[in-house]
Amino acid sequence: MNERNTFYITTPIYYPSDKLHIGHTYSTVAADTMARYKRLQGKEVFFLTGTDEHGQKIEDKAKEAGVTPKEYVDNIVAGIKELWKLMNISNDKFIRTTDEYHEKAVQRIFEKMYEKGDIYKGKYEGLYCKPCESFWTETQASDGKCPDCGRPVYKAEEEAYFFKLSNYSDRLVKYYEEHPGFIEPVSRQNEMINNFIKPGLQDLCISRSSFKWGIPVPVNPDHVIYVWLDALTNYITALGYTGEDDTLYKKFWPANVQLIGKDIVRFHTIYWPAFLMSLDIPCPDKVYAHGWVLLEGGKMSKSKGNVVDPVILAERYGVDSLRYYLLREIAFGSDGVFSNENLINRINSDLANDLGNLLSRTVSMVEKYFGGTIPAEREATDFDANLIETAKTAAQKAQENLDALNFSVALSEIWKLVSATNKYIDETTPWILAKDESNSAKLADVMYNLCECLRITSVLIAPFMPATAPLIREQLGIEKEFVWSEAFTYAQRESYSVVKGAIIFPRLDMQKELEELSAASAVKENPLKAEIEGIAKIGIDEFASVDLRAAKITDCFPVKKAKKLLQLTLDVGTGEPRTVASGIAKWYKPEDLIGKTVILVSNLKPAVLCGVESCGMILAADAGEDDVKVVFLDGVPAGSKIR
RNA sequence: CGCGGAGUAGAGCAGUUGGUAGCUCGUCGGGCUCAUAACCCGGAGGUCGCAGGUUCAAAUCCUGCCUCCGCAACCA
Repeated sequence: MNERNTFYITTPIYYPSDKLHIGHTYSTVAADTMARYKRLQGKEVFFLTGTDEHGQKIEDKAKEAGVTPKEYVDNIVAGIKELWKLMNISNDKFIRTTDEYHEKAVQRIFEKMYEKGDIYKGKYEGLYCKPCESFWTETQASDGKCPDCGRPVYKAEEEAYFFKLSNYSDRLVKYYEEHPGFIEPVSRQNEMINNFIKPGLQDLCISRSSFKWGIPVPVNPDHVIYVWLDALTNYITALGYTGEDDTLYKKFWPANVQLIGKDIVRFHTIYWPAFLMSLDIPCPDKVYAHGWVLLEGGKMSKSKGNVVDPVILAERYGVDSLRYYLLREIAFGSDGVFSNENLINRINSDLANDLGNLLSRTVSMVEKYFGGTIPAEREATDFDANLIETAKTAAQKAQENLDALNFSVALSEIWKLVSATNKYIDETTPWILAKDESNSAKLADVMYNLCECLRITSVLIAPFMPATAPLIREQLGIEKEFVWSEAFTYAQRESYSVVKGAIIFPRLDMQKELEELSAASAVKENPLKAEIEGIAKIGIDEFASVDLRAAKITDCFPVKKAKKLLQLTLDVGTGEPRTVASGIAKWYKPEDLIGKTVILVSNLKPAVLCGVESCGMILAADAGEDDVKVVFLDGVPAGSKIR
């Protein structure tokens, strides 16, 4: 696509409302690996990451914390920068959307679009809930009630600026067709066309006047620019687009690869190219949507104790182990499951047993048999050709797969070389050669090939494991600087003088690690669980404010369009039937429930669930990993107070 | 008929121009001793979710169905 000698890669800019987790780490590590790979190839690389810092959520969080929004984000951003430092991320720039140059550039971009006629002032129509001061769309409040508080909403409108996204439908489709590979994986492209473009694109609301924490609209300071126009344009403002010095922009735009998570595909493949078209500047070569890092047992949840903190893992096992694991275990583009057990397994088998042990046994043998330096006189063995061929193939395949962003495949190709090298030792049995002086030349050849393969491996893994590669080279006694093409040259070095060093990947005790990890995460991430024994004490009057009543189920049926909800009609002794929705459809059939008596929290504020107004809640126990048991009361008259 | 993804060996996954079903881990047996109780070899283990269809030939293409998982303001 582009034959330039430059390479521009971006990660999403992260929203600093909370600490980052393993998923963010995954995106950034992938981008970093790519950036390092291209640098090794001699490209001039610009690697950008950053934070998206405006919006109502930040404004609210800051208010809660009693600080200004800027103070709030400054604090979190400092933590993010530390995390990237820990993870050995080699970004060339870190953009914050609160940076002054970005804010000014966004205003100039707004003006350009405005002058061009792509932005107009319109009415933002929605359903408004006055107490909550929130707008909702028709679908959000389809029952005419506020999803937050359940009170009625009414039609209201607010002045706002819109981007004429609808003008770009045809151009977008045409662009996709003419640029295969723009959206990857391709399934995402079909998704976008079918779900969003075909039904017709709505103009995009790009301003708000309901909060202040944002970049002011230049033609109307009562408004701030809303989300996507602010956030997406970071990829060009970071390069100085519309700024005083735009040499970086001229040099690096359009981006070669923009990595994103699958949740923001729509914004990066529809809004973003449309914005760029409006500005008459080129679109990126590729937007690549990777999958999500899912956690064992489903979603990340504090009460499950499965929150994954990259800092704990990196500090405990080393950054390179974690980087390796993330990129090896999960096929890029698909979702993958993270588990501590898999992580430790990978570290033990791939890193400690295969690679680490290979280095260790090789260096030991060279020292033992030759005092550390391999003699120049060498005689080939029957097994050499095969090994050398494997080394060449590994380099070739690693390169192809890195170019295609298939990180896990690239690594497995590299590991074929590691395995073949281990096998080569068994085939050539150096310990037998060492017994006979006359085999010295053969033994030297074997040692030399082992070192060569380790040297090549060090080059191939360098983008993934930037700290480990130099450690390997140190023990091989060779220079730590190198370029990618050296993975393709074999036997150009006179000899090796090895230097034994520390074990690069110590083996881990699975049982012990799992225990200590769960303890660490319980303390650090899961105060809830730690508290459970002495859960916050309440007074009797606080308990008295909960009104529990016996209630007889007189009718029960599934809620339409809901998978988990049953709608219950209850007799609470007042003569007035009570409706309650309960998320127990998975465990109970309506006929199991009708006629039973249950405990109702009768004074719970009503809420609307899937279109049903639920007035109260029935008590049920979490009876295991995935089991719920409703608490039944038999022989208690409906309406009885429970205390 | 909401949208999307997935169902292949005990676990996790590869596997589309259709052509004898593969990898990693685990397991069982053997080998080796240079090495981090590591390494190498071999075995066992799958009717490729189900049912039809197309074809000389289907994990792969078509139709229908089942199940699971995300998301969609559904655990009150």
